[in-house]
Amino acid sequence: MPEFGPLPNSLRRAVTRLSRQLRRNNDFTELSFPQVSALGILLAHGSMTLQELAEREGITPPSMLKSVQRLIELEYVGKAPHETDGRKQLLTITERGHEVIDDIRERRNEWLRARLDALSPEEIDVLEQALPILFRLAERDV
Amino acid sequence: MPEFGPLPNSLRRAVTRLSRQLRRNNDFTELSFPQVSALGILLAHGSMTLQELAEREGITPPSMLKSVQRLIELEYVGKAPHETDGRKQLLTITERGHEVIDDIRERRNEWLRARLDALSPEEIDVLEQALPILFRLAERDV
DNA sequence: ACCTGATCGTTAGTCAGAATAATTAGTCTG
DNA sequence: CAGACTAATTATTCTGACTAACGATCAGGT
Repeated sequence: MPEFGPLPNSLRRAVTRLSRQLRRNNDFTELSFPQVSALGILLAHGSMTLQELAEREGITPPSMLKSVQRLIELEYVGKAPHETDGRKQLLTITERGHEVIDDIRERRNEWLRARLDALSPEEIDVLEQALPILFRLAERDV
Repeated sequence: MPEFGPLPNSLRRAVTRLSRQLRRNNDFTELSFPQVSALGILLAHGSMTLQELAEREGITPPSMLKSVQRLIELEYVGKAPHETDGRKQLLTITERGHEVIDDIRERRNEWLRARLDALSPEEIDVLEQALPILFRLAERDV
């Protein structure tokens, strides 16, 4: 059994703080943090139900619903009944949503990108290596 | 100017999700997430004012105050007037606070540690290299 | 010696983003 | 075809952050 010393605590603190900072610097867009995230998933992975979307983001369906409702209101996302299963609603990113997401992401990332610019290529490399590990740590269940 | 491609978005998503997971798995203690964090800072860095404590955690004084008030109520932290500056109050971790924090951290980290155990030594190494970078990204101002 | 402006802790009020529990509607199975 | 299950939704709550404002204290300049 490996000996991690302070790694769990350090990792926890680093992630907590960075997450706070990212949320704080989210002022550049009309869409909230989780809304952009939801839209991005629909863009990347195509149409899906609310359940699937919530699962991918690692939150509960009611939590996801709030974001989705706003996105539908703005007509960035369309909702249509599932062809064969009347309980399901298929969520699809609209043309308009497609148009705005890149721009929104661009502006939202200004703060983070500025900070990344201050890093050395080696540090960027370390971050890129760390990313898949962080995603694995963040998986639900397992 | 380096070309980061999807790094900002990926980093944002990884950090956001892991942070959510960490908060979710906080059921093992009577203290909330930020309360343990504040106590840990007082343990690691000694007595300080509310201002300093808030600054170290990267949040505003009113936000920090809530945690501190609870910690004082539980007698895990003591408050005493500053010797020369009547406006300031020095916060100090008590014997009792000292006693409980390690145990709390131990239990709270169970979930995270189990996941870290599943990583290879190389992956642990990458994480350890990434930590200081994440902390730097999380700094305020700059 | 005394204003003036800054700082510290604090209170009040607000907001976002998550959760749980319960409701409604549709589907499937035995 | 009745009961169990599943999907979306609603209602409610909680946590953790924020800003604004206030009283007390301090420090510096005239």
